[in-house]
Amino acid sequence: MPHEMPDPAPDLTPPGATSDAMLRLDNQLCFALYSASLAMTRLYQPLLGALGMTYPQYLVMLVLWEQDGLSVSELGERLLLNSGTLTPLLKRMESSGLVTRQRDAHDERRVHIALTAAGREVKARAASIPGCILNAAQCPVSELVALTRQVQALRQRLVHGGVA
Amino acid sequence: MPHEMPDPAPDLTPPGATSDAMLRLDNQLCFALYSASLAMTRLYQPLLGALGMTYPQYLVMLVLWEQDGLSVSELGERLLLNSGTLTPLLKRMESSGLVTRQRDAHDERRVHIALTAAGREVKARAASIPGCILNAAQCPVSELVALTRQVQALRQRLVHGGVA
DNA sequence: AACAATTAAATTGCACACAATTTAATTGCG
DNA sequence: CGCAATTAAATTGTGTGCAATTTAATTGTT
Repeated sequence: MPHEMPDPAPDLTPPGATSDAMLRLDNQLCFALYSASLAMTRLYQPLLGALGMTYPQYLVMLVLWEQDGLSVSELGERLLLNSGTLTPLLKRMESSGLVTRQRDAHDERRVHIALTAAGREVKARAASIPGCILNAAQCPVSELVALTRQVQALRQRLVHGGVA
Repeated sequence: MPHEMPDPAPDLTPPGATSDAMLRLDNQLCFALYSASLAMTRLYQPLLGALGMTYPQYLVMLVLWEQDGLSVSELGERLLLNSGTLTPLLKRMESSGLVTRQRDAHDERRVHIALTAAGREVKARAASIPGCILNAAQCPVSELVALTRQVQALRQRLVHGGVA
């Protein structure tokens, strides 16, 4: 067995890094994203609960508030979620009165999702949420903007590319 | 209705930003994290499936490979997951032969999770995974290191702080 | 027109996440 | 010692995520 360096720095492993260092939890970008995303969801939960929606439902609302009347697959493209996730989620949103689901008259395969009056009205009540989250993040907005762009760019490379 | 600016720049909304701009999906750090984390999970899935584990199970293994023999709550502290998530997950890992679950002799409330021989041996086969992911991310390692640290710092602020 | 190929949702089955509650064990305090 | 308070897991119930399959509608080709 070769004489290895004692894993000096706690970082994400340069080219010649040991396998041990690469498997360290603190060095894993994947875990940072995973745990930060869950922490973010937990932060939203009480705010969204007061508006009668869950966090993934809120993401659907963000899309519809920008552009109302999309099909399930169009929503899926924007949110990167498939029908197995969206179909039951949208049915719950229909039950709770946020959206309507209507078959397309010209293409019966498609289902149009549209905001109800209640769904449109919730937007005003949700307007304060981004500020709450911004406040909880407790750091300069410019940093959050930069971080958002970096994470978006990473996602872009992960979604395409693949494991090759 | 006031005469609003037409949302000039697609960014994360400076102090005086419109509520509309703040609710735009592309401006939401939360969605960037959420979708990037899911994309990451999808990338790991085929690699981990070949080793007989899921992505959250892999995170448990990362912890145990560093330090074997932790209680459920200690695992929960490292992974930021609660017993409602971990208990069934660990039972599945026990069924598939990766770990053992043993009540603590001195404190019967505690359950010790330890790697099986098979669980320890999988580490060698998992050694190639970080490289695959690194490859899929297709960007300089130094950037990934920096991004990891930033996301970790954000998570830290989110976990504490709260919505206040 | 007929029919294979394609497309869009829905369904199925499995595995997370987590709030809230429950059960059981331990600790602390008078 | 005795018992309330605390702690650790497990359980319950709801809501995602997603691969794989199914169902139904549409398109393309002959």
